[in-house]
Amino acid sequence: MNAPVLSNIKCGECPIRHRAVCSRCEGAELDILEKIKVYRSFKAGEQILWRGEAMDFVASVVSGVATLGKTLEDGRTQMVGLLLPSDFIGRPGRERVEFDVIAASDVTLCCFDRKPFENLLLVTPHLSERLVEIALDELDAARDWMLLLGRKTAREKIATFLDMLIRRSSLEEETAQNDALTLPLSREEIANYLGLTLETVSRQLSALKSQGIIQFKDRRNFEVLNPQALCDLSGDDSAN
Amino acid sequence: MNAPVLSNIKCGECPIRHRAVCSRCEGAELDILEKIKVYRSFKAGEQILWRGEAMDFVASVVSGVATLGKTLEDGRTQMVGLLLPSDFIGRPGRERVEFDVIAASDVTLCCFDRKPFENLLLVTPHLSERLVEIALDELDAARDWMLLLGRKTAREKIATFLDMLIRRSSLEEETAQNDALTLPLSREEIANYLGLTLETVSRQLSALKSQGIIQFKDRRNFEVLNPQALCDLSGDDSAN
DNA sequence: GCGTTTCCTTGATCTGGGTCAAGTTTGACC
DNA sequence: GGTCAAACTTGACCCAGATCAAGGAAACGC
Repeated sequence: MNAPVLSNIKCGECPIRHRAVCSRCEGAELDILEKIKVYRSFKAGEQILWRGEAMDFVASVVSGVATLGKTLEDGRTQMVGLLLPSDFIGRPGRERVEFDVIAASDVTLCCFDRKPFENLLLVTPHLSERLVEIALDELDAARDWMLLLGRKTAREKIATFLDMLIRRSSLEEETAQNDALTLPLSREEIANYLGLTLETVSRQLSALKSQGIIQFKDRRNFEVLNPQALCDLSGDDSAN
Repeated sequence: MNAPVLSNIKCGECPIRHRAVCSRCEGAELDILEKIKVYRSFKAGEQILWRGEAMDFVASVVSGVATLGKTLEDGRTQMVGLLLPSDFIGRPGRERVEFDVIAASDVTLCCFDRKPFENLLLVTPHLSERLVEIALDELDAARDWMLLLGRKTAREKIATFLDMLIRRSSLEEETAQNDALTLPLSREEIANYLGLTLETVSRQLSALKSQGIIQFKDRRNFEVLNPQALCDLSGDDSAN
């Protein structure tokens, strides 16, 4: 896995500073991270990590989207996570990755060699605190996804997915945009994320379109005309 | 199963000492835990925690089986975790539980009030280290379960579940028993765990029975005649 | 521009597992 | 023991979503 090395941005100016694993670090702690970090970029479709492979680095996603996937012996695959900017790849104390990590779009990672990072964790409570938070958030997200995969209908799955995109985007950008969004994944990738086939994904999106709930600008870009309807269709408890 | 009404056992003699959150603690650390712990018992079917409820304690499962469940607004439920002896309930820094916790059998918990436990975590690396490990193990388990829920057939789900019971039991008991096992859950609970209906669970178990792979002693107790076949049917990569 | 490929849509058909509906077994309580 | 309810099994039928199949539209290289 040899990826071109981007020129590093100063941590102080990093777009993901407020949410990434380093968000609690300041001053001297940040200086150390600054010194050991290396940016790496991957082209869309490139595999970042192979399941079972030794993991020599950990990283934060700076830009782009990557997927975590698992595969059965006959080739059926299920995505078990989606990595968006500020999300973290890798686990202290874990030698190997348990899934494939693939760049869904062009991706830039802020990488730390695993060993130095683990040593730093031991003496930097601000770092380990945040990492525990991130792990627990992922666990909560994984459990919500289990409910989706085990019990939701195709319609509810798609609605939940779109609703997630809305929430995530309103978190990221302060700019109150008019609910114009981009699908970060192809139809097939969405299917693998939701436990569906790509045909069903396509049909459900078409159905939402013809119901006037969403409107496509092109294949990837769309607008949500009725966010409330999406939320209602998601099947989740109204209490958020 | 026998429902032990336990008064506090000395930590040194606790059956889950080697795997629970306290497993790395010795001497003075253990003395402190010993002082703040309280055993609580729950009858089979009793609800231990309600989703959204404030969580005033954290706990290790000493004996019995509890389930973590989520429910959609129309009542469909999905189990998102199974708590067996030595498993941990609760999260530092989390005020509320995100799911219902229900005793599937009579359950005994080793409880710690949340606040004192959180304070202890900050000054006891042995405790927080182990807790991070436990959280990451749960995350891995959740992701394996996502693959099961999203992509496996009913047959594969049941085979995976039984295979898991075999592995877990061979971990727990050194006693090389003849693959005699107990289902820790009712048919309906298994269905909620696997994202199936109770009828499908029953049919699949009957099918495995008539194929001579398993044999029932009564509703809950059975013997695995062909563990290899179960493993093959699970759909997972042969590489464990 | 024009072929080629990749991605997506839409239709027709099939099927695994859900739903509905009886029965049967078990076990708890009087 | 007898009664009753809960838990489980089995059968008949149905449907959401998978599978198979045929185009269409955007992107890419030449």
